[in-house]
Amino acid sequence: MNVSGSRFSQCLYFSSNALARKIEKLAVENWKPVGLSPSHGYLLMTVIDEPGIQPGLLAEHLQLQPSTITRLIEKLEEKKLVVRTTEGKVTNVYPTPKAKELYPKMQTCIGNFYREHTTLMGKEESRKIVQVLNKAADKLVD
Amino acid sequence: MNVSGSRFSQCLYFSSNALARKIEKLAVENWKPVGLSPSHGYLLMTVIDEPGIQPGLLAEHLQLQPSTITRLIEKLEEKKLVVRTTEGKVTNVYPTPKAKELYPKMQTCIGNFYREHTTLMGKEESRKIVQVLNKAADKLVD
DNA sequence: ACTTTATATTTGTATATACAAATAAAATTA
DNA sequence: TAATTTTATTTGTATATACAAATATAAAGT
Repeated sequence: MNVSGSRFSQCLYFSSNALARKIEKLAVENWKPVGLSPSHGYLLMTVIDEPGIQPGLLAEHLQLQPSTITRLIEKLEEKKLVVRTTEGKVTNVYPTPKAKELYPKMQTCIGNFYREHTTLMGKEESRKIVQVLNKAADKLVD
Repeated sequence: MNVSGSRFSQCLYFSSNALARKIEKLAVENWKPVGLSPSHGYLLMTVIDEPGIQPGLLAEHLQLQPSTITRLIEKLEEKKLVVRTTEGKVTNVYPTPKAKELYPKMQTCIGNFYREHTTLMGKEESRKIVQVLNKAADKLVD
């Protein structure tokens, strides 16, 4: 049974979650070559692009709670991909050389993911979906 | 910062997850009056509508893994809202009278949730979003 | 200067969800 | 009918995510 066939297909909660899970799966698959989950990957790329970025800003970029960011950073620290320095109430996150080496591979992951979902759904359709999703999310309160 | 403002707003993984989390939040809020999470609620309503339904079918209806269904049922069993009977390899799930009493309240939760998100996003827009989400999900493999 | 309030981050705890393996029964095949 | 394969469900374990409370610092107000 596909999503449209479900008795809940007209429910926004159901549809958005079902889609997100499917896309998550696709993304996870594509990120396996670097041994990171998509969220760890996107966080790490952000840290590489903005060395010294603070957890609070990462939370905004990734639209996740600060506590979730802390947890993601902990994992990346264990893997020696980032380091944290804390001064006062401010924490800065920096990429390690090992992380920087990984950057091209991560770009490939994103590229492959993009290629896969556009192949499945069509390039134009994919673009439209993202637009609709963003528009909807912007209207919902935080 | 809203979703569109994020550096990842053009990424399908990011957008679909961000939207799903926001909608989840709204749904959780609206389901609080009955003391259930949305997924428990939808599962329970399905069991009431189809008494004796098997976990495998529930998994299809809700587009969740069978193991997840087992876990959801366990919770509802603890709360004395469903009972399970197993014969051979087949399990049947039945609602308790307590669950049936809750049905109107659950309908109200769904109604309120619907009212809230259509108020925020517009009725026509909401309908369109659901349609786009389903269409996209159907194109992604399971 | 002292007190209060606001901000940034982390911790403790709880959640839903999934995968892979285990179990057990039924269906099929030889 | 015995052996094999398929099907239904559960269990063990791991994950990302969140909320609420705790911590600690900085900023603002008096």
